[in-house]
Amino acid sequence: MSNPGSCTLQIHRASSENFAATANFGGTQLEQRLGRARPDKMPPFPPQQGWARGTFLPLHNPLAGGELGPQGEMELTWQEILSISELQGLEMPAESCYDPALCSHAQPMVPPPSYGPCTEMGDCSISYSHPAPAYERPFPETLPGPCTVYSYTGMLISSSLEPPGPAILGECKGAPGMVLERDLASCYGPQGPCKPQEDLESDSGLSLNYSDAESLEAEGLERAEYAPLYPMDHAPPYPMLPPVPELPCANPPLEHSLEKGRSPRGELVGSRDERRALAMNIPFPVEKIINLPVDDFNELVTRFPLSEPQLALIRDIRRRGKNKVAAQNCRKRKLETLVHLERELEELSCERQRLLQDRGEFNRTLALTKQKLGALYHQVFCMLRDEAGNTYSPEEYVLQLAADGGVFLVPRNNQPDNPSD
DNA sequence: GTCTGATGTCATCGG
DNA sequence: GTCCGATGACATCAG
Repeated sequence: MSNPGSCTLQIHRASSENFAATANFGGTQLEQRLGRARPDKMPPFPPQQGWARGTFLPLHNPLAGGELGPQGEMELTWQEILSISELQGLEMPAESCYDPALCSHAQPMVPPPSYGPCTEMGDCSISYSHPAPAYERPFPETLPGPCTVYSYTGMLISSSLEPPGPAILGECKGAPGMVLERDLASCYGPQGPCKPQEDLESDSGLSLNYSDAESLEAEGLERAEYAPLYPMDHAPPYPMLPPVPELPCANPPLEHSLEKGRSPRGELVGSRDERRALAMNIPFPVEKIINLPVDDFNELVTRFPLSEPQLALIRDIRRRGKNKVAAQNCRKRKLETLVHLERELEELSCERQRLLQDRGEFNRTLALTKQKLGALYHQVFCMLRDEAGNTYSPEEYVLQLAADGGVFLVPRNNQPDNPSD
């Protein structure tokens, strides 16, 4: 007889192991994923945008002793502005903001040759401290309220997440960061930022790919001509935290923080949604937006006076985050189902082989038993004699086994229908 | 350049 | 009708 235990089950583990290594679940992995910056994985810009492509220029932090060149500042500014500009569902004009003339609500612009530090930055606790860049860049003449407003967002981001603001800014809370945040804020009017026409992806009005800041980082696009196009005259509608004091920055140059989406300490910069939330001044972390239960989430949302664009972004972030986890779980289940079915197939195949072997064994045993029974039958039949000592004819008589074990010789024409009776 | 796996996202469906 | 999870389909990217 075959041994079922000898059947080797060949379980296809490759896919499941691979999955286990790649499909992460739970908050930690989700955070890792959310925090993963993939600047080199973003799709290229649509050619119609006509953005000049340049090389990725090193960025330097002036407070760290380096020099934040114009390109470096542009990188910073663009990184955030594009994460803003990709937001959809914002009540913004459909025209592309790449044409300054289309941003009619923008504050008067300083002519390009006058590009330099914002003149109103002097009112801010954090000032634009490095020298004016040598290149030209239009900048709004008038600025909104205190720039401390724009320092708040980074403070609000959960401590459990990467602090996007400082990370993006090379963890320097000094002038470059403030300039960036002011630039970001300047991108919003009451209807939100001007938005490229190409950004029409999310069903709730969020752009997903083209203008992602990570792709900009990766491709080193020149951004200065777009960054200052948004007006800078509206503060977020919710209370702001005190301004972030200007601190000397002893961190590595920003080029390190932007390269490969990592901070100078090698930490992952916030995810795209985190940067969106940062740019939109969402006063709570993406982690909470995604992971909070419905009731807690609703309570959290109602706790802050959020604008419609902010609510749309929050709902989109939550939906995408939930769906991301759901997709991961779905794929995990699919792989587990596949592995289970493969294992079941192997087991059933082995069972079939075992049953076939059993059947062969049984057939051989049956044939042997029949052969032995026939021989025994013939032997017994031949030993029987009638009163005259003659043998019985096999054509006329048969031997039958009674229920009590007795053997009877009966004529064939007297055989009962059921021999066992 | 092509192929493949991983991943994110969207659309859709069903509970 | 709305919400939300599940899942197929698609796009993108990396190796």
